[in-house]
Amino acid sequence: MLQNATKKSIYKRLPIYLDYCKTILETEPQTKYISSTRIAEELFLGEVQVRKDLSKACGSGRPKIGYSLKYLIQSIEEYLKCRDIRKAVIIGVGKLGSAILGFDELKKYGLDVIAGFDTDTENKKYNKPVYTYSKENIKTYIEDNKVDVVIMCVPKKVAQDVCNLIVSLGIKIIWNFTPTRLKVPSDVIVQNENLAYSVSIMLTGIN
Amino acid sequence: MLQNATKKSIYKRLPIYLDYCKTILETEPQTKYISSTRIAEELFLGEVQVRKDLSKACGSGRPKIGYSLKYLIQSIEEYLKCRDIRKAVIIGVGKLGSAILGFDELKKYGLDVIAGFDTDTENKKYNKPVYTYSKENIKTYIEDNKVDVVIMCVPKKVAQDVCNLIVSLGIKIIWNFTPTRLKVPSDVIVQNENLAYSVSIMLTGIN
DNA sequence: ATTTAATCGATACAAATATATCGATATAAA
DNA sequence: TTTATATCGATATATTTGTATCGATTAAAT
Repeated sequence: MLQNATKKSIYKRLPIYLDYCKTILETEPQTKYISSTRIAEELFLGEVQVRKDLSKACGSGRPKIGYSLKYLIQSIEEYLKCRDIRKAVIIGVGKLGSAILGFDELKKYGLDVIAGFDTDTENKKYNKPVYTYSKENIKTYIEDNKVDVVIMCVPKKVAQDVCNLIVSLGIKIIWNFTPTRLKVPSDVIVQNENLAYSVSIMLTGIN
Repeated sequence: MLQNATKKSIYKRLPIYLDYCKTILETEPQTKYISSTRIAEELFLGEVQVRKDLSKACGSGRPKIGYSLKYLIQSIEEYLKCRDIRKAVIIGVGKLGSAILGFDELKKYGLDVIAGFDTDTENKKYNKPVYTYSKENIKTYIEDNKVDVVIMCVPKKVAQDVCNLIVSLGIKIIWNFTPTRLKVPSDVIVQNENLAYSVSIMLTGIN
């Protein structure tokens, strides 16, 4: 009975619906209602699946009419917890880390990346601050700024050590971009990101 | 009967096994064999699941012994097609695009990102070339360099147009970082990357 | 007022994925 | 040689995920 990271796949699709609905709201201001049928068609999904997802996230739609666009957007955002924005810092501001540091889209989905930490802070000019990596610096910063989430973009070798450090500082949510399975206490959430996995899927031709 | 991107989830785990095995090979040169039990324990997975995955990718192991480490690595690499390296270009060299452009890890998994295209090539200094975005430039480049894969990091608004362009040039594999469902002919593979999805999973606390 | 059509939700079914169980096999220990 | 143990593969079961079907509801058309 080992826990396996079986992710509810509804979370894969809700952000897509959300984005789509927002686009409609912008481009067709006259549209008040939208049907699962239409969403399904335009996003190449099954209509039953869309309906099921929406009913979970947002509740009832109206037959012959569909779902209220504005209410739908609001509901999905609440379901995804996009609205209570959490603050995050990145540890390891290399190429990937710096990209994420500048990727403001994340705020739309509830994550505000406010700073980075690295052993090397030279030559790093961003619109967001990058501080020297040290236990004290991180501790002070996350306390002062109420940081919930740490994004790890450090080299594999030091991943577990850095992880231990931030866990000891009370962090409960980790977005892990290192190709490492981190060992954490059971109350800590680790979201593993794995670009290699995507590459594999793609190149083996299975979609 | 709409097609849905049901990804074989074995491809999520094989890159993890691969990375783990390589680490063992480096750090414990004396280890010749490795068991599914051990892999499962260290990666927090079910032992049956690991065994099943390995038997698909690599064939038989030996009872009481496990799998030959070297042969396992080789087999997984072949299964994942890491060995026949494909060339890719990035279209849209913004923050995310430039990060990927510099992320050499991908080559380990069979993807060699060799250049980028953008409307703005100023202020872009990388170890890899960035060319001006134009149909002619792209066409010539992908023909001359036998490029198989296009990585799309353009703004949402132009995503479908850029997609149409590259499809018209014969590209069959697209790694899509835009938050858009692209409409493509059925013989084109689109791998959608969705950081928002990860954020959602994380922030809703479901792992 | 009645009919038609679009959409809904619920239920049933199918497929994919994960887990548990168990006998077989190979090595090491007694 | 015999026994104990770790590991394997195969089969069966459970869970999750996706799809098809159908009657119910609502609005618009007649």
